[in-house]
Amino acid sequence: MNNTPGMTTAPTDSRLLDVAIDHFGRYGLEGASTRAIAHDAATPMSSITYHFGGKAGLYLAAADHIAASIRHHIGPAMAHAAALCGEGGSPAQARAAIHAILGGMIHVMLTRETEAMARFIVREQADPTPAFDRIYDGVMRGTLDRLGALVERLGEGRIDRAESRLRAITLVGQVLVFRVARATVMAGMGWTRIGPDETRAIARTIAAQCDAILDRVAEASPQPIGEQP
Amino acid sequence: MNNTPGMTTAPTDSRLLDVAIDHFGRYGLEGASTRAIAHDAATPMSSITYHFGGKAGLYLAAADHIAASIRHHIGPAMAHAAALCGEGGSPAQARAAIHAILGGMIHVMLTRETEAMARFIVREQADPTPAFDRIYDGVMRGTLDRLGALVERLGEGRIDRAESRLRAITLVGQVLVFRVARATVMAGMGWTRIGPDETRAIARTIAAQCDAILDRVAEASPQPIGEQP
DNA sequence: GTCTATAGTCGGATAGAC
DNA sequence: GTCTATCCGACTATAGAC
Repeated sequence: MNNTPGMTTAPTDSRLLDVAIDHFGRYGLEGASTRAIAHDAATPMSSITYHFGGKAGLYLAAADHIAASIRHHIGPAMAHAAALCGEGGSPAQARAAIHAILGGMIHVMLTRETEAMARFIVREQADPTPAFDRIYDGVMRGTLDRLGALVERLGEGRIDRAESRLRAITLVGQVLVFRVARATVMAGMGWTRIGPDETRAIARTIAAQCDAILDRVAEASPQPIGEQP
Repeated sequence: MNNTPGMTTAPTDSRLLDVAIDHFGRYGLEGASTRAIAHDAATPMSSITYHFGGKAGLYLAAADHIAASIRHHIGPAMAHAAALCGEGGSPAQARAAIHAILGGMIHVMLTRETEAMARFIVREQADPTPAFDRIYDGVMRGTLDRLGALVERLGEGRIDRAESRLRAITLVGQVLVFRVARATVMAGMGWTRIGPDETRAIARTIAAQCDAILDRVAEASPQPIGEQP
């Protein structure tokens, strides 16, 4: 526990977690090798047994670490959204909050820091283990609940809870595609990296589409005006 | 090659490909075991060497098989889209064609038949190998080109090629999320399966959002009417 | 074409020194 | 807490019988 902060010598268990997320993300629980993980973390293999009880324990600990880390990454955006729209906010406030959350997600999905974690999560989505529940309960549930509630608020009773959540999911999908289909995006756009220019282009497009969708939700066809508080 | 169709005894190489896609999708190239693949395909391990030259050859063959299979799955929708909007179609025709393609994608993304292939592709997206190029060149490039061109047509010169493609990607993202974040969708919606009702709800939501987006693209701010053929 | 047998490497877990 | 040594099972590849 007593290490020098800012140095390359993080505590053994912390180094193991970082390397484990990368290896498990690439090769899966069964495919990853504790030998290789220990080697890259510059510690003997038996320290995995000591700190985490074994390979399976390290895997679950990695999932918890990912949940906490993502929560930390979107924390500011969620706080900003909460400040923009509380419990009984207006439709306009709800829309601003949705934009704030999606903006935070764009950042999370595009930054290199979450690349290894994304591999881990995507793998868990395709073939869920108990580790998925930890990540879902740790970050996803709260974010999705919040986003769904904001969309429902914007609908002002015209769309029900289920459809609000479905719409929240597709909104997230527009952002998610840039992380999970990164290789297709790069090839399709002819990009070699996602730098500031590319990030701006993506954010602009998503914001425009999000606005188009939310306008429709807010309008609805025969809008019964004068029903909100 | 001479097998009884409809029986459980498909040719050895065909059985190997099916099992390989499943195993490689779950465990990756390194993580999957040729022993296990051969066992599940009810053939000795050495037949992998005979038919595909080894593990790596089987992996590439699996990628080619996936590309051909997805192309086959989405073929009808692409043909339908082509019938709806040729080279110089009207904006209305382009919109109908986009809906046709996205409808085909919804089917591809929701059916169980593509589940194993999706795992394979998602893994390749997160950590691309030469197999990804085969899949991209085999299906993705053509579909994305077509969708991008249709969006550009709908924009009638108001949005450029790059933004059209970016919009095409986010449109696909709305569909893709139901495949790559399936576990989150199930948990978030409280679903236990995606049956006819759930499929309808998803298709309805995506169609609505797609319309909202495309309306905005077609309108643009100061729409110069009367320019289409 | 299909299968058995075998060679050589690498996997995770663990006991025990320091 | 950290590390070495060791066990045993599973892995890919290949030679060769049928």
